[in-house]
Amino acid sequence: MKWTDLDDNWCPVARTLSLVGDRWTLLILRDCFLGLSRFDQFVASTGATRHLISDRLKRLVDAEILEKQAYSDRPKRYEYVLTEKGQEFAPALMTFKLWGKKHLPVRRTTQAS
Amino acid sequence: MKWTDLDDNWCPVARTLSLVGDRWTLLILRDCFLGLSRFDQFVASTGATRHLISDRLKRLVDAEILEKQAYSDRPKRYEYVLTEKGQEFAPALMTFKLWGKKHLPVRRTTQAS
DNA sequence: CCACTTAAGTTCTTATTTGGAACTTAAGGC
DNA sequence: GCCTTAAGTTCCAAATAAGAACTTAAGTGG
Repeated sequence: MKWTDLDDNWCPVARTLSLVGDRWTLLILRDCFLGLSRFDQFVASTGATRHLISDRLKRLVDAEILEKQAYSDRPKRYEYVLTEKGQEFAPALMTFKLWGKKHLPVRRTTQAS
Repeated sequence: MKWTDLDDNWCPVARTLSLVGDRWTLLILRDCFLGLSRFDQFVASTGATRHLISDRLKRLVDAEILEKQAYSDRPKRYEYVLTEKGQEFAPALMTFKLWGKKHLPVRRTTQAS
């Protein structure tokens, strides 16, 4: 099944997943909420390949969740910022954060026991 | 990057994504909240391949988000039910549902205009 | 008794996606 | 000139997923 096959699914959860149901897409959005906006920042922060970041940013811009804005003209440089539609995705990431904090505590090897 | 590479990430969102950051996993969870519990129901409802469903169910059981329960002894048949930990994922799907209903309305070709 | 059906997977081969590193373009700085 | 930064793109190998058939263990009907 392809990315877009859930586009017109009857279920709003499925339709949402057709856009953001992917670990990298969601990590990029997390980064946006943390204030990151540039290509290389997303690469560094997520650990995904440049190829993946490029692809996911395109999808997010197509979906009008992010907007590509020039922050320099010469050379042309762009950054990615959340649209209103993107901003409204915040509650979803908040639920992920709360669930993760509660159910997936980090186990550090250097942790004091 | 592999599925588990986000396991011990500092960010609780990333750790959560290491378990459920996948369109099929989230669709299976949606189905669980809708009351489905059997292998073939997940296959039919999500449209994913049997292979994928098999794999994702294993991960969800490993993560103790779902529990495998026998509902028939001869032949041995199992169903998958949400654990408490899984139940607590409900708010996340609710935010997806609300966001999808608001921002991704279905465009039916047979829609009256 | 034998073939058909159901449920839950597994296996196989092919196609698609991803990973990783190098390359490109367009400056600016030393 | 040469090095650096930023934002991508390109290439090939490796990992994942798709799709269909097969398996196991009954139960059902003729």
